[in-house]
Amino acid sequence: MDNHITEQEQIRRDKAKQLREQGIDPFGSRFDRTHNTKQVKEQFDKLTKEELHDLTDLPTIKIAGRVMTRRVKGKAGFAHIQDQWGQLQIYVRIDEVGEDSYEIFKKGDIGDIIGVYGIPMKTRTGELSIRVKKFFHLTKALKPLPEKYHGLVDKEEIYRRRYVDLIMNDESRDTFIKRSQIIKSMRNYLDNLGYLEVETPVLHPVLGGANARPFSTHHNTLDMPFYLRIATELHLKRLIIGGFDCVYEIGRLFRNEGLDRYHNPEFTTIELYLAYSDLQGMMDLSESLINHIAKETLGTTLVTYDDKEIDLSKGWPKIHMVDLVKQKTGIDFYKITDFEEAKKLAKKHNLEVADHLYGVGHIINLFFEAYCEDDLIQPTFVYGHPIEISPLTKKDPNNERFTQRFELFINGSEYANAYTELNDPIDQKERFINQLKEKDLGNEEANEMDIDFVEALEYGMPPTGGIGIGIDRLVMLLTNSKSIKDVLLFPQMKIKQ
RNA sequence: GGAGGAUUAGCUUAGUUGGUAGAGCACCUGACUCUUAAUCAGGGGGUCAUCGGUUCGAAUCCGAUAUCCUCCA
Repeated sequence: MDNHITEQEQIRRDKAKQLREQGIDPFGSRFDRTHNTKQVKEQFDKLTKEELHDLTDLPTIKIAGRVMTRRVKGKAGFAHIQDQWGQLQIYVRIDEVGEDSYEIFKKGDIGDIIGVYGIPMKTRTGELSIRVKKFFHLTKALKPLPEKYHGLVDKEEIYRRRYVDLIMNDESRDTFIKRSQIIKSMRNYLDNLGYLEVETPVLHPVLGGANARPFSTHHNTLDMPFYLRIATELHLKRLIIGGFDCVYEIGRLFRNEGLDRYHNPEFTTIELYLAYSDLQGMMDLSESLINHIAKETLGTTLVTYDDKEIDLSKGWPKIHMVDLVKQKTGIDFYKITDFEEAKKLAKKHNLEVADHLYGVGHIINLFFEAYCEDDLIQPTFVYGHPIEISPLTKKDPNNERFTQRFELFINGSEYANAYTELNDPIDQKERFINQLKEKDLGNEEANEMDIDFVEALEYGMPPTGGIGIGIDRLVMLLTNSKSIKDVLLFPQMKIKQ
């Protein structure tokens, strides 16, 4: 950032200096509040102007906040101060606060942080206000805030200076409050079911649990490389083996991929594992969980996203991936078992087949992504993923080309991914070996061999259902946010020189 | 990675065919003791993202770069 000081900034610095000369710290200290803006409204907004005027035992309100508007007239003035809960008007009169304090109020700027002692009143127009008896300057703002009417509009500034966005834009503040409520609601729901919340390492010596390119780092004392985790899966399953029958972790994952409106290099998921459950159990759970969160945070299971009405109420349809591909393209992959034949079909449909794809299942997935995903607007469980793309999932006992896996799709994108967990260590080892083959063929997203995890499975993992849910996307859906950046307080931005 | 769009005062923005930058908020000075996008009078503030080119002359046309946005892979 450049060091250029604008005229306005210089004036504010001069004002800060003047305050100091008057014995007032422009960056002051503790101020004990009796109320916040919401509490004042809850307590006094129900009273009329006259009732407030006639009450003789009104308490002294001590309240503080950032000055957002100012209408200073000759010997009296109004301002709105803002705290976490909203805004409240204050009414400052020279005959009540004294000449010195009034001068400080008058010299104040929008953006300054002040505290007042006063009593509640209502103005002629009925607005609840604080009639100020004592005025305290608390913090000088050296930079001016954006314009009061339009707020901060510039997307780049909103993301880079989130603090300014939070000061200026109610919708933005509401989104992040809602985000907090959504996560709290999720946590409460699971805690009430007896789940144990755990934390597992972010630094992983072995890449696994998902297909993604990692961030790499290095530990100095151990002198060894680490990846930032791309999933929490393999540690959480170790905990199932360890006897924690129902666990979840809400946490940050890191994937070294491109950025767009659905992807940030670090993002938040919940992964959850339930011993003795399975795919069906995870369907029931995810449906109930998301319903609960929507009802608790929005009061409804009908949401509008991208101008589309999305109905989250229970009874989400379930469809096998192969059936869906057949519906959309007419191709029946139950009947196609020859890779070369599948590859020809892909080429015919303009699908590029990368070198590391070796199975019919890979081709099925290409067809699914190209022809099916976008049309899945209402919540839909797509199940029966090919084994080639599901290295941690138990096979379908009726057809070993497929696995007991589903993904939840809403509005054309993936919201959850769940399995009946693979608990056969010998099978698991083979799957890792196949992943290594893919890695050799150039798939940078393939899992590495996690021999420690295979060993853990050898001690016996109960039959288990597991699911991962993308929390950022869920927040986007429930807050009608168009970009993941709108639900991340500090989205990743390229550094500006 | 590719295509398109954006970038003008602290913020929100106007800017015609290329003729030398205008407004509102904010800020400064003055008036004003129930205002609320307060009002009234006056004033200051611009390397038009950056670099280069075309031109007598560029915010405007051309090229590159930077950042952001959208779409595609």
